[in-house]
Amino acid sequence: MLERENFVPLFAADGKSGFEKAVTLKPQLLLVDLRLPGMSGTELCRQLRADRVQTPIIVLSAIGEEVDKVLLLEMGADDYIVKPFGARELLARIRALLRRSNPETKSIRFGEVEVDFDRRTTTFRGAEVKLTPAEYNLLVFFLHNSDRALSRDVILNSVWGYDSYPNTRTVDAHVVRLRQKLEPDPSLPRHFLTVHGVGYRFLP
Amino acid sequence: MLERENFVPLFAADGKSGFEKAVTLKPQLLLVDLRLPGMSGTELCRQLRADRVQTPIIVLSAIGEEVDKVLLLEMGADDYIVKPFGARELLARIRALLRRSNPETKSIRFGEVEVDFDRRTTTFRGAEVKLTPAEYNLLVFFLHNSDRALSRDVILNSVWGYDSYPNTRTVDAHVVRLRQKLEPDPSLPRHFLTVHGVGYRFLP
DNA sequence: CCGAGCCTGTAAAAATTTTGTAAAGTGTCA
DNA sequence: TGACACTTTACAAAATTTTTACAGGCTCGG
Repeated sequence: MLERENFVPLFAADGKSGFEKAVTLKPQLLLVDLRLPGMSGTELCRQLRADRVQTPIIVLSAIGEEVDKVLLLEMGADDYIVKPFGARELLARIRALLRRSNPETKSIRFGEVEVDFDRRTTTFRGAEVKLTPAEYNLLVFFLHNSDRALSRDVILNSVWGYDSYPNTRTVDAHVVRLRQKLEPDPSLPRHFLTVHGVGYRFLP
Repeated sequence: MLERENFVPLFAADGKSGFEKAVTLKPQLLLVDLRLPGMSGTELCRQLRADRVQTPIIVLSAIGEEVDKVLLLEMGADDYIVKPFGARELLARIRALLRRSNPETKSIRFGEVEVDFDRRTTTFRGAEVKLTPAEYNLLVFFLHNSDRALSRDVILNSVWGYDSYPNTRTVDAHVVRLRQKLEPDPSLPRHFLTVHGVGYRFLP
């Protein structure tokens, strides 16, 4: 279910391996069952926080389990949800917590461009530029992956997803349009750089 | 498909021979079908881990098969993917897992050179040097095989791959260019050394 | 120490690959 | 059906790779 929503879930079967994965793989958010083999969920939270792991945590508890909410939050959990719960509710809480803990920038600017995530608009030299959905998604992906060489395949997988199979030149076509719309001089790109033989690199 | 992407796939027809190949040939990564003749995929994972084989494992399961993800991961799998899946998705997961399990250094320096793998850039005396894909690949190969005499054939096979057949002088041409771009004095190489009658040796 | 014969350095030409980009083709939605 | 977005195609331009050619260098037997 999480995968369908474009999260990348990782699993751990017990508290100990959960602790290790949380530390080494640095996920954006943890879902912790209260009743775990080996180590209780509260104990896991406590140890993570003692280890300066700031990752937001949602605790899952079964109905009937005696839950001391105050203790839970004291131990470092950020939210909790009681089983059985629906997918929609879990998703909503995950999104809410991610939003709370990554106070997303409302907007980003680079060069003469300003991108407003809330309004989903883009301006260049003060004037609004109309971006199509694909162009906007690509731009957002670049913004989140600045200054890294990104292969066309990686871009396709991240922006288009696995269930669409455009050829890699599609990426080029969209980059061209981003350049035409957002570069001071599209023939001399300063932000959307090509990495010959690989793909592109975005420089804010 | 994997060959096209420059992997070197090996096959095993059942769990037993898979186990043996995993142990003796030490591949970088295993793709294990859940339903195998003779031994289930979970059992194979478990035995490998019990044998201290650390190789990362991706489990392939058919849709509809009852898959206990937690059990799977407990048995030692690192990721799983449900059939049918696309080539791109499998590749992405393979690459992600390889990346996770070989935590690559972000950058390396030697002499007055710094190579940034993330940005895929190279600087010499602080200034960015433009390397072509072949030059960059060759440099990376040298970095991973420092201080060893490397024959032109070995270099060709490793950097160019088996499906391209340039003559061995091609290597020389590229070494010349690396020297011109990255040596303090290209006519007196301190890093890209010639091993007469054999090939080259890279000294950081 | 000499020189033949093979090896390497290197610039430049030739061949090939990759990219930029407009335009044509395809699909979608109201 | 029309408008719009997305994808593919095609081809010129740019960039890179490979080959070539020749000048030196290295090695080793005499």
